[in-house]
Amino acid sequence: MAGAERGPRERMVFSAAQLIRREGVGATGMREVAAHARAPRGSLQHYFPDGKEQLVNEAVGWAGRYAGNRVARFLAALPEPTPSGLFAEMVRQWTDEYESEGFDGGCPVAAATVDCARTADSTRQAVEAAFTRWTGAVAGALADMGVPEERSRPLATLMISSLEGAILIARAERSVRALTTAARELGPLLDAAVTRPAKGGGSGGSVGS
Amino acid sequence: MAGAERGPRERMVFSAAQLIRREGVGATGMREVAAHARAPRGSLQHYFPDGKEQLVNEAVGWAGRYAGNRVARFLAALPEPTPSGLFAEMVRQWTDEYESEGFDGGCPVAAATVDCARTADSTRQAVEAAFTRWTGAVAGALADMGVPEERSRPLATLMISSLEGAILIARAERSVRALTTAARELGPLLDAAVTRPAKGGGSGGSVGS
DNA sequence: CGGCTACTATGACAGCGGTCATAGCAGCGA
DNA sequence: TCGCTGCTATGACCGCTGTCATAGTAGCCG
Repeated sequence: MAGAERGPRERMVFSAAQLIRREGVGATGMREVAAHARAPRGSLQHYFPDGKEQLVNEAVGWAGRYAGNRVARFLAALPEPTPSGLFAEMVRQWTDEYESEGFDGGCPVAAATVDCARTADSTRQAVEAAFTRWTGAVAGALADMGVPEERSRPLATLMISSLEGAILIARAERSVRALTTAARELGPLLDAAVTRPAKGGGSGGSVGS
Repeated sequence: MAGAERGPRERMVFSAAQLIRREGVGATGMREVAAHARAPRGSLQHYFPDGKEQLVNEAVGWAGRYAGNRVARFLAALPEPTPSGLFAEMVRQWTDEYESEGFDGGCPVAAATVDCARTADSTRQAVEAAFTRWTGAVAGALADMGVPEERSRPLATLMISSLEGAILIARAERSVRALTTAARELGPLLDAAVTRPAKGGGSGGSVGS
């Protein structure tokens, strides 16, 4: 999740995602975003002429792409890919963060949903697109592992649902219990959905950026 | 979820929960809560001398009790209680609402988590208590159905995680797909955890208010 | 140099939010 | 009637936020 040193615009989008996932959309100010990104305040209205809504939407889009791309990396890290192994990696990203950096952060997509789904329809659409992209990546991975097509999308949705909910509970309890529980209880169900042998070799798949 | 006509204090707590679940905590104003509850604005500082934080905490507590008590009603509504049947009822509460009233509302506990978990620790504790109460009610119900003790709490956590996450996705997609998917995919896993015959008769159990 | 474009720098503004201060009122016991 | 208590009624304050207006700078082309 390193933000690297891209242009100021990209840094602001990245910083917006970071702040939103900690404080929520409403409590994240534009001046705060600029300061966090070490970007000049004047650049806000230059790069995001449509204001906060545009910035939030781009932050959500960034998070969706990030989550989707991350799936391919998880697959590459697994010796032999299995659905439960993928889900365990998805969960582990969060347990690692919580154990090393505390329970301050959540999912920016979830935050945008809670704060804007009713009010700002463009943001709701951005959230929908983010979930779609993420789900598509996971479903593609499942299909590559031999999960039948008609089950891969539902199971991907279930994985993401459980993960998002477990993140909420983990933050509330300041404990990774809900996350590890989800991984442990859901794993067998996911592996049981594999009917054909996995296609292809080690890496790659239908997931790309 | 009928609010009945209790005292003004209770109405304000109820209205706070309603507004929070729609707009989020940050976007919900105190004047707005009073107006929604048709309660005098002056009563705010009288009943909630600790300000917004107290009101939010009580709204979260109310939601936790509501969700917990609801479990017993779901059980009573089932001809013969099964874990999958209980989960289906929990999901159905949301699909019913979304199909009849639109996708404006979410879970107030989730909203409080996203908006306050990092900033207001008392609210975080209220959220934790709400999840604990809800989980306890579901776990108790599972145990009564014959799920072994060491599995009932993890499975209850998984059910609530999946439900919360599916609620987020449903709002984003303006579709109940994620909710029905969770119920369908998780049902068999839950029923498979039953090892002993259910104890007791039709209603009742270890869940109370 | 002029002129143009990309970006930055401030200051102001209008609105809203939670909170406080103060005062009013109704009821009731003595 | 007095005084006390529970509740209501307003108005003001201060801080913050998103946004706009305006002006400035840097670089590049001709």
